[in-house]
Amino acid sequence: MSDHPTGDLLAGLNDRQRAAVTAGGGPILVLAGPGSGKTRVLTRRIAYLINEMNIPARSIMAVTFTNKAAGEMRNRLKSLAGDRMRAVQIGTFHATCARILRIEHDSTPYGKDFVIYDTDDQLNAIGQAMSELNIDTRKFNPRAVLGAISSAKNELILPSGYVGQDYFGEIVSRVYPRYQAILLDSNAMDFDDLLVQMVLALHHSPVLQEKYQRKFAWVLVDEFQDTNTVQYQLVSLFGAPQNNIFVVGDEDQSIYAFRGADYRNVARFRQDYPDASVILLEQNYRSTQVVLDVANAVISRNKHRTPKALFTDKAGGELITLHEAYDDEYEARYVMEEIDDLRRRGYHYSDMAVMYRTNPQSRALERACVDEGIPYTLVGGVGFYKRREIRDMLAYLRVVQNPDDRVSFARIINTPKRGIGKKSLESFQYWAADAEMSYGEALIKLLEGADNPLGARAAKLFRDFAEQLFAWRSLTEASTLVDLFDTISSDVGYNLYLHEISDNDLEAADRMDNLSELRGLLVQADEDEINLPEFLIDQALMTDADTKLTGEDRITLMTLHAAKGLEYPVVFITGLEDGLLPHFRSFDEPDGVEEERRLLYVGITRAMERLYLTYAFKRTTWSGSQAQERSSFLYDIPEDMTAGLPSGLNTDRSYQSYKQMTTWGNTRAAQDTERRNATSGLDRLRRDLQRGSATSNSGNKAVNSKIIPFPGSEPQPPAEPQFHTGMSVYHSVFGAGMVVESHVNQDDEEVTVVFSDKRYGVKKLLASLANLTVQ
DNA sequence: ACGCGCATTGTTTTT
DNA sequence: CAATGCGCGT
Repeated sequence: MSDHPTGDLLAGLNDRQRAAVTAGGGPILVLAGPGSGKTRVLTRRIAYLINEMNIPARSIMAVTFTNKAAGEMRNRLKSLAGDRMRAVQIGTFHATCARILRIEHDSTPYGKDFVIYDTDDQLNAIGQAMSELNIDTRKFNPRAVLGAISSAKNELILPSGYVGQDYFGEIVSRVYPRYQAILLDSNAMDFDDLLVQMVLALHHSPVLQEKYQRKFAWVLVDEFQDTNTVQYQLVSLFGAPQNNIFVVGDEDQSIYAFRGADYRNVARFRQDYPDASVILLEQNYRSTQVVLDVANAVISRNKHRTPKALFTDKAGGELITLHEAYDDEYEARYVMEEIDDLRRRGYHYSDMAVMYRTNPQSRALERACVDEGIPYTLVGGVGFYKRREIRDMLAYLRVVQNPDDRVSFARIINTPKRGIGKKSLESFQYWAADAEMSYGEALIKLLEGADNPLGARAAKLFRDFAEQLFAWRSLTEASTLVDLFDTISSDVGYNLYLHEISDNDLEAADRMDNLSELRGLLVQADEDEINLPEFLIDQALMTDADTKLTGEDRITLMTLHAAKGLEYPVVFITGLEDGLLPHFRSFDEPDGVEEERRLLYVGITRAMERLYLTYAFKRTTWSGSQAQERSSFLYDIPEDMTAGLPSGLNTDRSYQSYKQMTTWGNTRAAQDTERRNATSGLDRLRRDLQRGSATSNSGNKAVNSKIIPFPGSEPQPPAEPQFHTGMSVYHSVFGAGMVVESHVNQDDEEVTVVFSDKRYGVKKLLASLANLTVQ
């Protein structure tokens, strides 16, 4: 092998990375810590296979975790290997399987133009199944039932093989087959089916299996720690018999257990492929030593893990900043102010990202961005594809492609109103079921004038609809997608309908905007010569989390999950509160909190230079606003890694004292109240903070049993403050204000003042420097 | 069949 | 505090 042309591909790689890139065939496991260049290794290896080992690009299958990651890999590959890489199959497991299944549908029970059901569609189908079985959906939550079915599928348990362990399981075992039958009747697969059907097809057809094993002689998998049983099975199946399987992962970054991912698949791989080479990538090229230390301090508390020795050249670094805010609004404001400040100091907006555990947390952040005039991109969230108008029009397109799609059919049969109500749809459904016809077949029978149980009026309405539908279908042959879209929209009077269902013009305009955005996607598809089935598959698999990050100078808001694989010079992780991160839903899951800790670890390790961890004293949730406990994870962070405000005390929290004071009229009353309410969570927290130790707990035994001083705060010596809560003071710059809190800190006095001038708000000042005068 | 209004009820994370 | 969902009245 001449090393001359390989120079480029191997340039800048360390020994281990190079070993991974240039390794020959056979199973290879790359254990790659965060920032160790695993994506780089993966792409370079693919380029190396093509350029140096003369592997045909079409023989390579690369599996990424998101569509976005696939897109990025494709781009990077293009610059490394040029057009030769086009034939590489790059995509998520789901996208890859969808693509193959469409070609090979003969090896499945499904037709060529199957549609893909997303979670909402699934719930609808579950609802249909449960109502057919007379199971009360109030007694048994369809979501829970769906969850159980999905887990079963991820474990490759088929409807026939499902055994309910308890009463609920018994219910599931009845719904599962019915649900699956509805999907089959609808010629629809859910996300899980894409994987399960692929495995089944490969199992059932040796010919197919051999074909694809030969075709994809080289299999590469990113984020291997997040594979589930079906996916592991797929990797094995596609990889056999040569087992040129190259998997990259990091057990510490496994954050998808909720969808069946099992980091133990990494260990399993070593067992199943005992001859596998194992390559460790431990040098981190991303973060400063401080960030790595913090990350390591957090993750090392997990019991089930193999310790790793990550190291970086970037010694030292900025200490991380902890910040306690009064509530979510102040937290957001603090973040934005800090972002503004950093920007003035030379960072770009696009260097900074704000992360959080749950999607609704983005609201306050978005508001703050708008208020502060900070441009932002929101990744994921309650997005585009959930909008009613989008789902409606997509449902039309889906029914055009596949009239058997019962979920979409039910959605649009009376949207906009065409006089076909619940009753009529029901008898249509029973008729079709009795005669063992799919919906599409039933419509044809209706047009042919077959006997039916529908009333004369309803029958006519259905026939009218059928005629329209088949007219649209004939359009798909000759015309563009946009034409089809426009025709449907005008035939059914959708724009008019949109105005009817909108409360006001603004909402209507918003919905129209969404529709034109969808229309834009169709225009694009026409340009790219993508046909309807391809378009619909792309739509189904493209999620809101795949929001493309434009080159614009904006900050990014996203969940910790969405942040996986990304990096930013500055990272804010917000909402470090007990119950939020770790999320309370994880408390009763086995190893749930460990996964939450991994999630925080993923977040921390996104940071290159600066890291902020924030939490709020009080947070608004759906049932009003609630006092929060600090995240137990914060106690894992070594004191000497943190800087910024001494975290025992700061401005925003003092605002609370101020609020309480104003509520109760005067200081004395407030203090009395405080004493009376001394057991409330709020005051307990405040007391803890003042004492500088965390004696309150959240029921988290680990923390409770070992009381660790809160980072950065020392027990305060008794002191004689010069300023007292309630005093009116004057500052030469900030003007008049009121002291809300004061205490002696080492050898100076820290005074917290609420200034009347809103521009200054709450500030913490050092008495010796601030030149405050008592009024 | 449809529209309105009240009640309920649920929110982790994503392909 | 949504958003959905149901029941009632028309």
